[in-house]
Amino acid sequence: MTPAGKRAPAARPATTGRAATIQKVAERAGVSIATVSRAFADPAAVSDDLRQRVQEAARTLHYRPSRAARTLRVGTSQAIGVVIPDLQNPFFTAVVRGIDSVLQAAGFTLLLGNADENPARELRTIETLKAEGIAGLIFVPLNPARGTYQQVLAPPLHTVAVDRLPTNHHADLVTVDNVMGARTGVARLLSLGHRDVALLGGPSRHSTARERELGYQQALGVARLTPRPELVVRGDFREEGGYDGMRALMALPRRPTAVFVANNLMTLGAYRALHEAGIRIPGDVALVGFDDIPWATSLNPPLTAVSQPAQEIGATAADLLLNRIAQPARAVRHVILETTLVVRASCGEALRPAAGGRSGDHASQK
Amino acid sequence: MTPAGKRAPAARPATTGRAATIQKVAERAGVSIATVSRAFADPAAVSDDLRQRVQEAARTLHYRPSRAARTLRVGTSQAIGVVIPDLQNPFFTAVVRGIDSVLQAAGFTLLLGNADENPARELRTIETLKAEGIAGLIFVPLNPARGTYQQVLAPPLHTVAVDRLPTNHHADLVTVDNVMGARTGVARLLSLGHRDVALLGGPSRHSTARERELGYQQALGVARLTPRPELVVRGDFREEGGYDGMRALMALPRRPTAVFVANNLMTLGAYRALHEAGIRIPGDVALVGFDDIPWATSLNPPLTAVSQPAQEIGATAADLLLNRIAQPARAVRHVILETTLVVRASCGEALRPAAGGRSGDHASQK
DNA sequence: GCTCCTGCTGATAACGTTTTCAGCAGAGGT
DNA sequence: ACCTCTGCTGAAAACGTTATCAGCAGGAGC
Repeated sequence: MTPAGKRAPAARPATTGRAATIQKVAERAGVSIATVSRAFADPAAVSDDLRQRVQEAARTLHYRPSRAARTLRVGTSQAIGVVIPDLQNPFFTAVVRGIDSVLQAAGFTLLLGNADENPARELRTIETLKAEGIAGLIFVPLNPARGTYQQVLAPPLHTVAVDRLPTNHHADLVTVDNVMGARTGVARLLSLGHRDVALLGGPSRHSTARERELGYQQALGVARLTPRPELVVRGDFREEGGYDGMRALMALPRRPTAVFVANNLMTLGAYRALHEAGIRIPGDVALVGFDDIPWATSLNPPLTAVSQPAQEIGATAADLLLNRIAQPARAVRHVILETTLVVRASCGEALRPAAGGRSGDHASQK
Repeated sequence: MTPAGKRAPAARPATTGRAATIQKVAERAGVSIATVSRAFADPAAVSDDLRQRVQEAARTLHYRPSRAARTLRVGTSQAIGVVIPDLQNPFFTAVVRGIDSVLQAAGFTLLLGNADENPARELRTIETLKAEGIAGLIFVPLNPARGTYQQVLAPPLHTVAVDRLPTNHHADLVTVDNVMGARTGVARLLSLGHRDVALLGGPSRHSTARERELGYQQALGVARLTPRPELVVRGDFREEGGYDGMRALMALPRRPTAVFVANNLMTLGAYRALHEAGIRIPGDVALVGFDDIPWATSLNPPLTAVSQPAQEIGATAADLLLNRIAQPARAVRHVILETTLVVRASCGEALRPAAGGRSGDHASQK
């Protein structure tokens, strides 16, 4: 009944040893705990003899150093926080997978936070991760209206932004060349003979949306085409936005013959809108999307897409972060990766055989 | 140059205060640290006056208790480990999202591990999470050939399995009624008049694959149909498996007129195979899949699917785990959720108007 | 008026690491 | 023979919590 009486040794299942501590390992190896610690952290600092005894003892006891104790002592954990806007967007999960692969190799743990497209939740999540003592943060910024990351991402915390430029926050950054990516995608449609090419763009608070729109304009410019403003529709980068946007475009008196869609979810919405309306791809409307989709080949027709190296983006971000943790003072870096145009059926063939013959050099035409 | 000489107070940016400790809060509030701790852990145990002073001090100092210190002292952290086989499978990410939502509400953190369909990596990941001091583990078991979860999931750790029955491990479990789900899916095809219904099944080491196959057989049995063994093809639950399996089925001398596909990724592969071969859905082959897909409506035609409440599955698993952490001794539970048949175009209409008229009661026919 | 509770409070010992510091042995130089 | 230096080692102090224990005031009961 006394509160101290709970220590009955027999009550504990014998097979399930309590997690071994450094103390026990030290006893078994006949050394001090300092030596055990050193044997793990800096093997060269301890003599061969003792190191082997320690390793042996650690192995038989199934010793794993307590992360919590280490974190408390050192002040920073071996965990990296990752916050993304949408756990169900295949692009972001591919990025996370890339991050995970390098973190796992480096012995780090991944703490995942899902902002769920909600700015308040994004901040709260980051706060929680900070309390967990993360060694650094990788995040895809949500960039809310009054986007002030100043306080929550203050200097002692190392951060790497991914995909988008965070507003009011200067840090390492990994993106792709969105301008060039969009430009090649649109150029492809133009080279096939299309002249009325529409853009299904994204919200301008995201650098990706702005840059892809710029790429679209540039491609038109190179082809000496004057942009028709009504052919630019901006959605929210979500499936519904793509659906609505495509319907708006199809309702136009003078319909575009091709559409460039600025992100993956919107592309899916665009497909849905076209299928519902019975509009044939690419027969009636040719389609190119930004962001490849894992099952793009299961769509009908398979999607022609500007593909981002999503996993590599994640891996690069993780490398960048680990690198900065190692040397906090190094200059801020912005790594820009290249996109690839993956040509499948949705962009169609050249419109007219005649036009197709000189499609390669349309840009030089007056 | 001396190693101890690095403590220059001026070098630290003044605006960015070091994370406030319980000590500082205690000083500012003029109380002991014990009182501060109590004010947070058990507000009723401290007088109104002091509690307010503590809260005020904590607020102005932006105090957040150190998770690491708490973990070390208490022995278990406020983090839950989650290990899934494939970070890019939308079903699993939906589950994780459900988990995340209840964990976040309960003040827990989510440590994510990606097993990447690799059993060795699954075990390693779990070990890492354990070292992190997780309060519990939610996982979708990979069930390797010699599936011995015995050691790594030993009793002091609370575990909840999701989606599949883990081999050689008894723990709380959340699944759907796979038998009934598959049965209704197949019954739908039968009710439309199909008689040669094939199954694109999964690897039998997974309970889901076995149960869905059983549901398929039951549906045939109810309809008084004798199964044709060559109409059952088993894949690996991945896209490629669905593609290969569907090609094999289509190469059959007597082709099935309908196919039930046992998981989401295989369904996508099946679509690809059919599109490539120019086989019309549902004109030539009607399709029903297990697992809805977020963009099922963007497929052509939209997919008829046995939908699992993925987010709810995750949320239930998290509830179960938190509940067990609160009372470790309670009996093991197996929660079975229901599936819903979401009818879209891929299963087609009734084959012949005549047969369609009595489609509802085919099960009662002799 | 004494004792016995009851309600709050503070001092303090853990928790399991890492890191500093000092010590000690042996090698090498004078 | 003495000092110095170098390479390993152990003792011990932190890190920021939580939980135990004792103390102290004030009210109730005799």
